[in-house]
Amino acid sequence: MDAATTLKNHDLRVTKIRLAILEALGDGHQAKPYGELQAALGDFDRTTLYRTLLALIDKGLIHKALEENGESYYALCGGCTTHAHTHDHIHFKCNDCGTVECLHLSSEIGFTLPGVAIDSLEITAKGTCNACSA
Amino acid sequence: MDAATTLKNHDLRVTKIRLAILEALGDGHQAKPYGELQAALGDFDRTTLYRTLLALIDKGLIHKALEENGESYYALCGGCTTHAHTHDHIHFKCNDCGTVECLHLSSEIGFTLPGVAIDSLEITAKGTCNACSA
DNA sequence: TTTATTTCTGCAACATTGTTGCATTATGTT
DNA sequence: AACATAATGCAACAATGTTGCAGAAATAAA
Repeated sequence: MDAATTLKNHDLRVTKIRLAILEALGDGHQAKPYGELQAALGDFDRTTLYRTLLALIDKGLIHKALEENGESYYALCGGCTTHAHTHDHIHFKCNDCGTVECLHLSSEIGFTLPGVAIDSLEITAKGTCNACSA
Repeated sequence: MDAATTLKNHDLRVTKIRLAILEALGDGHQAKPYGELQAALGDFDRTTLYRTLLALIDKGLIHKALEENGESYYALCGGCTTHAHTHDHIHFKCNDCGTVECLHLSSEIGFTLPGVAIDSLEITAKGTCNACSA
């Protein structure tokens, strides 16, 4: 399915910046920091980028992978629905190359905490990725 | 052990703002957002607060609990050492009252990811806390 | 295809947090 | 008390978040 169709399916008009963002986020299993997105989309207004990211998140097309040192990372949503952003994947950041990947978990992580009801979990792992450890 | 002694034990001079921060963070299992800290420590310069937080993190006295919407949350470190900040606890945020707590895990969470070496894990759970669900 | 409606975009403006350099002041030591 | 070291406050700037509003673009309707 092409990007334009994806946008329409999520009640979003097809505009230049939206197509550009979806393209910039690539194949989706890798998260890009905000600064990189802004640099790649330098032709567009910063405010528009900000609001477009909000819109894409709201409609479930992308998600904020992690926030670190005041910078947000964004990635395409695989099978996220509009309202359920509890992801069945975790975010992995390589300490060497800085790449942030969205990895899927083979098995569910389940645990309980005393006295609280857990709605969602966010897990970020850090270490060394395949390429950097070689 | 009082705060002054704690500071000395971590190679930190005993100053007003450091004592104030440790006091503001309370008993330690609850994380405070940066904005709240700044408000509570309004008498001190913003830069000093910023640098002091860095110093306390560096020496292992506090840690950044989580970052959300561009705001950082800080909490006292229980048994963290200076260099090992891989915590044996997770951060829980109540969607109702907004409280962020550092909860200890009874059992270790262990899992592997294909092709990567995991150094540290950060887990944030969200839901409803004991008080709010009553 | 032209018009009308809705929404998106870009600009301006401001708030918040992060960050560095430097002179002054406070702390711990001798 | 004097000294060396480290911490503080101030100024200044960068980056990101955020809102309002007018003009432009995208869809729907005629």
